[in-house]
Amino acid sequence: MPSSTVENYLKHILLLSEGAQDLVSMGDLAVALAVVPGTATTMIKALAREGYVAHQPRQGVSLTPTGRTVALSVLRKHRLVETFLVNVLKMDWASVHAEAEQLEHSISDEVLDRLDALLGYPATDPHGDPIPSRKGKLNFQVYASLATCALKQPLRIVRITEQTTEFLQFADQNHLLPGSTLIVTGRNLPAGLATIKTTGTRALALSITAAGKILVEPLRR
Amino acid sequence: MPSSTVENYLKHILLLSEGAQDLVSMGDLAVALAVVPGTATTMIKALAREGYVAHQPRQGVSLTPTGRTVALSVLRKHRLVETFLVNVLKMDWASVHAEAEQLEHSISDEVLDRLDALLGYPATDPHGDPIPSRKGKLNFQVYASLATCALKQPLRIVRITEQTTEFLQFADQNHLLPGSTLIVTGRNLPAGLATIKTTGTRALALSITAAGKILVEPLRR
DNA sequence: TAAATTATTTTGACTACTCAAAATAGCGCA
DNA sequence: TGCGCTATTTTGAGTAGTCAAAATAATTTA
Ligand SMILES: [Mn+2]
Ligand SMILES: [Mn+2]
Ligand SMILES: [Mn+2]
Ligand SMILES: [Mn+2]
Repeated sequence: MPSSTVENYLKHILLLSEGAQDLVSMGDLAVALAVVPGTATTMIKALAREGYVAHQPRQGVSLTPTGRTVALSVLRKHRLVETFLVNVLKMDWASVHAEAEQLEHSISDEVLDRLDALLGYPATDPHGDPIPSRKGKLNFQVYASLATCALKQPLRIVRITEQTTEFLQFADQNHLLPGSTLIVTGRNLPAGLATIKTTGTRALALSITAAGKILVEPLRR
Repeated sequence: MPSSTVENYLKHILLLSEGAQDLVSMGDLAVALAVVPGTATTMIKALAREGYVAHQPRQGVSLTPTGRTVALSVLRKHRLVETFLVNVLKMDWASVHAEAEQLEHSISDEVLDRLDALLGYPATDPHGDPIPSRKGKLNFQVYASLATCALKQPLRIVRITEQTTEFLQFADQNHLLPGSTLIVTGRNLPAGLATIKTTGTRALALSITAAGKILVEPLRR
């Protein structure tokens, strides 16, 4: 069985390669795991020897099928646990990430299946992040963000791609939750600002960077 | 924060000193933790240096107030988690011990409080083991067992003091659960046997050793 | 094309935990 | 009083994971 350290390495390689290039740099990985770069290099060489990753020296690292399976299982646990904490225990959605970061390593598949059933087999966690299926299928969908979508169009928030407590609290306070509807009233690229309006007639300014973390889909019908 | 290894050492010292002498031997501790005796000695010396235990060389080890606080908190997590797994997730009571053994180290106090509320602040876990209070009070009660109680008296099972899957499955199959009522019809000490009868008119023979693991109280009124 | 900057890897060292096997202490018993 | 058994402790060694700092490779800049 992989240790929780190994599980964290594999999960973060998966997250960092999501959507982007499939070679993850040692630098990015080290930042994500809060270790120095030399530690990441050493660890990746060990993981390569054990068959979890492929290492292109000086280029980056990618998951093998085995490593990907482990990573998806950990991610599934993480997101189902977050959903449980919010939906059943009514915890603050901004604080559940840290809890899940621990619990993802000590929950058995048996417990996870029962949790899944209790929650009604959810497709996404409270932040809109897709939950990998038991078979390891990750429903990766490309959405526009508030930084890239069309202006003056009714939108629905589908996902917040940032786990920090501060950002999630900010989003919560301004009713920027998955399911909320809004329009982007304008953008000022030189100033790096986007202005939006939630259905409750609230106007709000956001940096383009922050806007890029809020994913939306056009509101049909 | 103590590591999960440290938490396990402290918890097992608490369990081994329950009721019995307050000096736990290295041998007993090593068996409980599945390590060789030398490892236990080394570890205990480290725990003593950190103020969790008092070590009387060649005599045994006992918890300091600090160590006891940690141990009680871990035990509380263990037993509340077991209760959650059985009462909410409907898991088999014989298999939850192993799960709780892991989860007890990764559940935060915040989550635990909410679990406690969800469960209705239970006083005991599914095996009848008392759950330490949040303040760290462990309701230790001395009960008779099927090996020591009076014969031909109506009894109620209050606790099963053994965590192995096999024993718990056996108890389950024979309706020997906390809350069940029965009488001890006889004992044959030389043969090492006790015979009992459950209210469903079931007769059953048990070794005295096994009988000693089932704690009972006289059925009042 | 050479120098400078940046990212990665290597080296040496440290902590936490563990085991195997040898040394020692504390008995009970003759 | 001394012998032998048993439990405990010590010693030496190994694994997993980490950091600081030096070495190296790759890329950018001049
Ligand atoms: Mn984690
Ligand atoms: Mn999430
Ligand atoms: Mn444990
Ligand atoms: Mn129990």
